[in-house]
Amino acid sequence: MDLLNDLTWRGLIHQATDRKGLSDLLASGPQTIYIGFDPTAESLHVGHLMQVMMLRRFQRAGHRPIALVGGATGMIGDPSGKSEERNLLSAEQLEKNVEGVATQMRRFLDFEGSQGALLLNNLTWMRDFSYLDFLRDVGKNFPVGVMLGKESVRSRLESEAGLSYTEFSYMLLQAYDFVHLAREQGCRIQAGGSDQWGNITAGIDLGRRMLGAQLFGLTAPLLTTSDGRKMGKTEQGAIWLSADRTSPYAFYQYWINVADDDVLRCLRFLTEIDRQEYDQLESQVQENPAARTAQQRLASWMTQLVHGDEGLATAQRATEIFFGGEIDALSDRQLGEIFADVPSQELSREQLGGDGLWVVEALCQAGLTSSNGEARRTIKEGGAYVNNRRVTDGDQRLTTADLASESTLVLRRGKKKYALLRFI
RNA sequence: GGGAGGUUGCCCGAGUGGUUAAAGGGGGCGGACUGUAAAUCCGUUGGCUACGCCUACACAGGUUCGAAUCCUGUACCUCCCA
Repeated sequence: MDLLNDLTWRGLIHQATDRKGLSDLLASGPQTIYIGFDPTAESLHVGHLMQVMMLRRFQRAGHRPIALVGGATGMIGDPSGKSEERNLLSAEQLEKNVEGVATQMRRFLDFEGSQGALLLNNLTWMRDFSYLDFLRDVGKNFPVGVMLGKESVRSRLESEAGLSYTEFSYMLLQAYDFVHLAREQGCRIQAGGSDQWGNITAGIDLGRRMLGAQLFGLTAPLLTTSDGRKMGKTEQGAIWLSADRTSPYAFYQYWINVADDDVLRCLRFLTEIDRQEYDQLESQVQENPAARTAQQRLASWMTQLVHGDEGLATAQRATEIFFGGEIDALSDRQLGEIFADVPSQELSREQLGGDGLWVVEALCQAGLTSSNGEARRTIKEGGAYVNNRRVTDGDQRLTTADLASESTLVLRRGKKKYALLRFI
């Protein structure tokens, strides 16, 4: 299936300028496409995945992707889709973030060969662009009336938050990026999330004025849940792609828990699963939602992409244990891997000697309960577990015989809340 | 500046001298059910190695055998008059 048809089938084209022209351009030979990324943190998160995958899809179709990290634009802050003025990041933080993002990109794009992806930082060409030159060369081409008409500006002007001149100028920078890439890299296509439409079209206009070139833009829909919220976030915060921030297990679990109403869209938007397999999964969701075949496929596809075979294996093993039976005869290493996200406390090994450690106290030490009373109550309610075995006796003492591995005790409250106690 | 009313546990909200650690609801936490879902149902919801003890109804004092409940002062809030 040709690229545009595939994107269309997946529902990934929200808006596009001159669809026919774009189709002809893509058919005429390998093209270069760019998407910008805001370096707001050291790691990318699930919210970025749509764009990363978009670049990847283009690359797999034989085109050359450019991931543009906004070292310069990140210093200004894009007002699109934001209700308030953003805090500016420090230059040092920005630099670290650019580096972190760059490292992660290598996982998704192929940087080798003639069609190898490019990772650029717009700071390299913006840094030495003087304000006066910029106003003369770029600013001159922007009618303020047009700028005021952009959704991102208008909505902020109508709101109480207003927007600063700095943010107002943002679109000029992004527009110039496109022109710069068109000139230097022959890049004629810019993609992005639907909130980027205004910035992208600004770049196309500028390209026509400055270069007399015909540039193209397309936007993807935002990845939202069926009730309209952004995906990739939990109460605990964003789902990151970095294993240090979100463990492979937590990442895997996030996708396993995607609602039935959202799972098909996720499969189309985020994976490269082909039409045939997708159709099978779709009918599975309808016929037997309880089996959650689609969620499992989504979770393993995503986890494998982001964390590799090993990460996927760890996540699946952890899942088995988390929802499985008793924990016994494991090694510290295995436990540490499986319970990577779980908070742990270190205690002196002596506590297990003599009469042993009182369960009630163990629960408190592990941070699962905040008082002895709460711990007793939890036990009475049948919600306390040691190594996944329910505690029935509130006076129970724990000794070395209760250790799940050489030094570790696995405590649990309720269905999923775990904590480790390590005795050293 | 004068007058009236209010302040209860995580939140809302009953309670106006005697089992009141405080009704009821929400939320939280457990459990059952289930698909690691939603809905539903049940239990639980100050602390303490605990058939007992301690601390709690804005804060500080007082009356009383006994107070969240009565009195005095302080703080904050609401309304009315100027």
